[in-house]
Amino acid sequence: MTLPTLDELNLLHANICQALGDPKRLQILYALGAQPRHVTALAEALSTPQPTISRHLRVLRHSGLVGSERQGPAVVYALVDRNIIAVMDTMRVLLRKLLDQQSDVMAP
Amino acid sequence: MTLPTLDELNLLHANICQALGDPKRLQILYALGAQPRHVTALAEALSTPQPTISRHLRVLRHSGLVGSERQGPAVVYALVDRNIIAVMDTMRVLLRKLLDQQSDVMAP
DNA sequence: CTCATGTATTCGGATGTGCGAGTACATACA
DNA sequence: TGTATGTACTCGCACATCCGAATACATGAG
Repeated sequence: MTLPTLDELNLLHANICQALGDPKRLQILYALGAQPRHVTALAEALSTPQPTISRHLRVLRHSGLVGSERQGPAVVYALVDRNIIAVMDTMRVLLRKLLDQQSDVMAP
Repeated sequence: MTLPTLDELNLLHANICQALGDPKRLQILYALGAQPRHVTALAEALSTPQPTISRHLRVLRHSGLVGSERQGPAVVYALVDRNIIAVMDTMRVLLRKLLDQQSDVMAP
């Protein structure tokens, strides 16, 4: 495997961002950040049909953000690197600032 | 303007991530991080048609990541909050780690 | 083998996104 | 006002994504 070019890195970077670009997937990541879970547990926790969760997990798996391990009949998913939670939290802080700035403009 | 609910915050968060989820928009953000530019300058710097740049800028504007200011006949775009670059850099570091882990699995 | 549980996939339809080409709109200046 | 420059939009098409519903596949227990 050769080193990725800058363009390839850019593409991979965009893929990860795209994987983060869905509210349900953000919820899934935060849920997995709290503790690894199997698919049905996630489906119940997020009140979402199991096939939907499964599809979102596939996206997250392909982006490399989560990994899976079979435990008996169940498949347990977990974050590959917990730092993704820190990144997401940082974005949320930034988001709050952006919202504040926008309402400042609105306010007077 | 009322405070956003958790779901709304999640949605806004996902919108920002989605705005980041395109290679060309990442390039634009990095370019604007280096220095504010007007549309045509961006189009030339990224070797991309001007309408394409304009459309991507609209996405970034709606997500609140960039702002625009008219300067004579040109419209200069700039990052609203430079911290977005730090977030992107952090994600790139994380991406490198993920790639390393994957090649570890590949290499015997 | 058979059944129950858990997970992944397929199907169909609605929606969204990206691009090139062309064009309309806006500003500055003569 | 007319022209040049710079920006944003529309149209048409290809492609991706999302979902619910139904279904196929995999594993473990009896």
